[in-house]
Amino acid sequence: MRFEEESKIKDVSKLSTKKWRDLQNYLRSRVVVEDLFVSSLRYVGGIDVSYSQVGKNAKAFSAVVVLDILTWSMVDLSVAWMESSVPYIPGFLSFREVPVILEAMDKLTVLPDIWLVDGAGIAHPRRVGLASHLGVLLDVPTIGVAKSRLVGTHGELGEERGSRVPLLDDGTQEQIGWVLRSRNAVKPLYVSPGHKVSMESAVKIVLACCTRYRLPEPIRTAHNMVTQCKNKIPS
DNA sequence: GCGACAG
DNA sequence: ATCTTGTCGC
Repeated sequence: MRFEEESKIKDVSKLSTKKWRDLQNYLRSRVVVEDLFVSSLRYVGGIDVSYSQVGKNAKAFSAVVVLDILTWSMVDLSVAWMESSVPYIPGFLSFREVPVILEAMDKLTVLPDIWLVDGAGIAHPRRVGLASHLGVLLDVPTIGVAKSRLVGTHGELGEERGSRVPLLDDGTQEQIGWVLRSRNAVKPLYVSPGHKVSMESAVKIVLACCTRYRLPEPIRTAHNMVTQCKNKIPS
């Protein structure tokens, strides 16, 4: 039964936004915001997607990497690419990016203890951003790390690295994530639990992965790899 | 109707 | 995300 649900969810690129919304509401009920990843955290994954052109029939590229948190060395890497005609619609990004991400993940040999995903976790209109969608689909711990805000409001944020303020639901005022200053005087990151991680752990893990740059190392590495792949493959 | 809007 | 040059600031 669960296999049927998954196979249904993995091939939804041509459905209507109405169906997409239904699937998100189903996925939403399965998201867990609790620490269910290994306490001896050591391998952190990074995921990023890039496109060869704007508009319809573009080619989508993805890179998934696994880094050793002790040295930040890359212990595994996998890339994938495919034609994609799924447009970007705010609130439905996962239906555009999940297919090519899954293809790359299939070829990975070392699985990380937790994944950092370029996009939102539960800081989403229906609490299922790309990170949460992937987490539930694969039943793995994930954290959403967005470079800009999708939803939510927040107070003023300090300028120093490590400063953070809660990101609140526009209506209910429930906390749906954090606005985090990952480096001094840089634009903040919008961090939110994806799946199987708590609000507190999510922000601590992301900050721990932000060493020299604004973006956490696993996502930077994934971004570098997907760019390299894209420039190497004919499009 | 108007504005907002991850990547 | 992508299209693009130089330029301001820590």
